[in-house]
Amino acid sequence: MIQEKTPTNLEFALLGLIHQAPQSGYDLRKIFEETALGSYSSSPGAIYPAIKRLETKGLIEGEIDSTKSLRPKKVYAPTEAGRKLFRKWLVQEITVDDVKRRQDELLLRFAFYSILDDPHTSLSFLKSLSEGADANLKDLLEQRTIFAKNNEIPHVAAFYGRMSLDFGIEQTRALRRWARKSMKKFDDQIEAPS
Amino acid sequence: MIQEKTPTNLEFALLGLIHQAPQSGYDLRKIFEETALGSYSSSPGAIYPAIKRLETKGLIEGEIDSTKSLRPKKVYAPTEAGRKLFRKWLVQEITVDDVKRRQDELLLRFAFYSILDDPHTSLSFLKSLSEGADANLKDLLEQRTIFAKNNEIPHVAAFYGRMSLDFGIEQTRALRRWARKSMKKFDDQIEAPS
DNA sequence: TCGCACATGTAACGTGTTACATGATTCA
DNA sequence: TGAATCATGTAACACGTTACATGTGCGA
Repeated sequence: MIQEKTPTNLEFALLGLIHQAPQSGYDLRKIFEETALGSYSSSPGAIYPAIKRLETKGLIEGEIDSTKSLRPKKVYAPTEAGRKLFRKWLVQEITVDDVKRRQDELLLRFAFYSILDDPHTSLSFLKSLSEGADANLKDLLEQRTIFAKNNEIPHVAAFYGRMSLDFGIEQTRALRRWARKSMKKFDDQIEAPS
Repeated sequence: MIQEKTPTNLEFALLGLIHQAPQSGYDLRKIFEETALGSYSSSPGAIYPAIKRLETKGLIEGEIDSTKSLRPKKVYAPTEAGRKLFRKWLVQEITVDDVKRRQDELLLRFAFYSILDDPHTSLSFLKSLSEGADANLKDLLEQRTIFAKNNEIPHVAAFYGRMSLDFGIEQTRALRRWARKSMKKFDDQIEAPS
């Protein structure tokens, strides 16, 4: 079995949207333009080639829809392989490094957890996230004290350097706070299922 | 006068480090490996070409240093043009869009504000940042209510979508909080100068 | 003398960005 | 009938990633 390169974030975002509901390239572009997903690029120059790649890899299939009007448009739906890969991506384990360097990917994943629709899986995802945040926080705080002790750095530079680190610390705290708050929502859901 | 393409974040990061103190390519790589700057890539494959680009653009100059040992190494220092461009980049105005989409660049800039070493400039930078954060926060909260009212979205998807938005909201709040907290440090400094 | 850290790169590759191209349909 | 929007792209280009290449000096 040939191990294909894992798709990019943009490709996964597209695959996820198509997984939620079959869409045309134009529909997808619209979503990227109008919503927060736009952070994963936009512009046809990125999206159309990405769609084509997904099709070439056999993860999605396009079908001409001519029911609505005279102008046909190509509507994409995930293949079985596409669904499988996407779910695998969703539930794949979270490393501390993911939390440090690939937060955007993690959040993208979580945004599609509606597909799994399982509070337990969501909970364990959030738990890993908050643990990862903890680890990074510890690391950042350590770096901060090292910074404070390092006499090689001119004190002005150290002053600004510390402040920049503080930003990272605030961001990480925000991540942890969000994860914990979200966990509570699922706790409630599990205790009192609909 | 030919308008050159503005350097990338990586190039500015390198230029800034060289501005703080002349360094060799290897020294720079080390810094990227060991510190939080690593988020702007690392790997020689990115750094060495970027250094070369800066040199070609006339922003830095390399000089062979053979004083220390038999093995010579090339130490880079900024040219006058390089210093000028870097300072211009530092103090350039902040748009709301910068705060939304280019936070990393803004933070990179701020990390080098030690070069300016002027509390007033730092203060106005932070003020713009916190105002930008305010604007984005307003936008995000609006999106959240739209999300809540939109009946086209299945309620499970809406549930997760809202949570993802909440993360953005938390991050933006963290940014604002950090900016305000930092502003106070400069206020103190201005009131009681060293 | 073996291996590691120092020191500086290059080559292939993929992907995103910017900008342009094209034609159909709808609405004023 | 002209403009805007629907709808789908392509081409050139720059940049970063991964992986490889090459040689020196130093300590065990």
